Amino acid sequence: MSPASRESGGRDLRRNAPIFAALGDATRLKLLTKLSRGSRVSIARLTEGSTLTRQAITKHLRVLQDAGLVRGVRRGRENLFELEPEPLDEARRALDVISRQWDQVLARLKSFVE
Amino acid sequence: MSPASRESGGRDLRRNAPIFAALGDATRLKLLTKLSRGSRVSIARLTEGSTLTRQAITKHLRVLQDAGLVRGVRRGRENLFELEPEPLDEARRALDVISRQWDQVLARLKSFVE
DNA sequence: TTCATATGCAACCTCCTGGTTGCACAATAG
DNA sequence: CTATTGTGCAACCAGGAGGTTGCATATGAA
Repeated sequence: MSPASRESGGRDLRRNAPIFAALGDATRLKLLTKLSRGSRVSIARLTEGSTLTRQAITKHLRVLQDAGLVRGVRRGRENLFELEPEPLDEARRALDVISRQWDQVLARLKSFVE
Repeated sequence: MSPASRESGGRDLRRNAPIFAALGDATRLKLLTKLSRGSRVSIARLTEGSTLTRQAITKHLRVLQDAGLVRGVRRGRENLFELEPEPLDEARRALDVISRQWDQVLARLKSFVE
């Protein structure tokens, strides 16, 4: 068994806190869905249609980037952002860890009741 | 198709922001793993072994409860907390939505390169 | 060159979050 | 009854998050 999963199972889950925190904002989720269409999008275009300032959007993108969910590549005068697949998969796996234990608990409970 | 999934796919994702926000804290993730063992645990016992105050733990539990991830039931003088399975599953499904689109994008990209 | 576009940086503001302390109160234990 | 245990509530505090504005700068277009 790997060291991470041996130690009470909580450590590798706790590692994902920054990712979840980055996901815990409606504006940022909106940005992610815009980016999930696949093309690289500039900050200006990501700001279009939002009530927020370009600077606000920039800050949100920074948060997403620090969490590793997104990456910005420079092209000419614009900064194009694209999704970064791996961390999200990891977060999903982390949720799997809890809900799997959860399921076991429920199954145990159910068999106890029946 | 449901109304939620029809509207640009982003709305039902954005609904999960509070859940992700609740998950975005190391202390709360630790609490969740403690609770994922299945038994109902009192605030006092959840506080044991932590460097934080009971009040701090209480506040975190409140956040988890407001996000619907946890539920407190009163027994005598103590407040026992237990997990609430459904919202977490929903959050996981929400992540699935992004990463599935993501995968499609990557697949498209790959087939384009090859 | 000259103008417009896309961004970056920094200062500033307000409000929420995470944490503490102190006190009051209900429920058990002896 | 009295002491102890488990909570709840409120006030308070420091720091960070989200947002704005103003200005500087690089690139592209004409």
